[in-house]
Amino acid sequence: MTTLLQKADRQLRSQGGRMTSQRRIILEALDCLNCHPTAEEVYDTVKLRDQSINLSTVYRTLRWLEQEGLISARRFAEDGRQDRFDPMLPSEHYHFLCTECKEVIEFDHPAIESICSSFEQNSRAAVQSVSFVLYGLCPNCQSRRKN
Amino acid sequence: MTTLLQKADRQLRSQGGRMTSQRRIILEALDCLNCHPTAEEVYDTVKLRDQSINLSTVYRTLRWLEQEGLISARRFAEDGRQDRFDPMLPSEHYHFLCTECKEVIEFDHPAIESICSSFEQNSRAAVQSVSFVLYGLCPNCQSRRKN
DNA sequence: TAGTTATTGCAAATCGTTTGCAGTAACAGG
DNA sequence: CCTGTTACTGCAAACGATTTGCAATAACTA
Repeated sequence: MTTLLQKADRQLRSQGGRMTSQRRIILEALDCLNCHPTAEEVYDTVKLRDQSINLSTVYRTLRWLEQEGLISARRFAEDGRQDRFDPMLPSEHYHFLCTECKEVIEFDHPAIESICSSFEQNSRAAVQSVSFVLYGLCPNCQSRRKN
Repeated sequence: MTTLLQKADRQLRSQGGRMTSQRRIILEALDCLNCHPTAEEVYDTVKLRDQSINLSTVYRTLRWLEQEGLISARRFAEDGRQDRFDPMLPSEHYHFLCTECKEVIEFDHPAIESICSSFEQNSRAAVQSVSFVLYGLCPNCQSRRKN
């Protein structure tokens, strides 16, 4: 499996970009943070390795990765105003967000496709992308609540 | 069919609130703006009737209506960072947003329910709410593009 | 009609994110 | 290796939507 670091490196090479120490640290952080971190969370992780790294560098790197199609940014309604960054998986997937601990669970379901096409037929609109997000309590937070 | 103005009035009466001229204007605006306006759009409409009304009053009224469960606020990913306000319909519904003209089309589909319950069973998470948003081009913008 | 207090307008604060700029450091070519 | 070009950085200030504190105002109640 190719890491983000590797993909980004390839991308940079092909367009005269530079692999800086900051970018490397950020990419490595993204590769091991296998969840859906906010920019702030990436920043905190990255700072453990390089105190002097700046939040705006984190943002610039994340936005660059987004433009290159290597990650995607999404904002979950029940999660304040911040974006979360999601490594672009090869296959379409949807999200569940735990409203308590903010854990994200990914899932897929064959019916989603067909809902889109039936909507297209009824409305004559052309669907370009889909956001399907479930909110609720993850198993952990459920049992934590029962106590 | 009960208007927002009527519902809000009832709500106010039952909790010692006051029906101010500003609130009346805002509520009437919401009742005839039958789309999914942003706060700014409500503000612009409202200003035609009362120059001196303030944006923060619009926000306060919208948030109050939201708390009372009379409207709901949602933020669509492909529509910047602003909220859109949606009169609470009696039945669950989902949204299509035209990425060009920002028109919102509402729809429903029986399969959505069952996707949720099948996710609940597989993950053991408890789903509390669902956001299903399609993005694309509405029929109008499609034909406009073809020219 | 007057008193109380919920609500307003205003201006300033907030929060996540973006941007301008001058300095720094990758990398290509010698 | 060394050096020049310029992509990238850190910083601080700007941003845009939304929220807030506060003193003034105006609904409603008695």
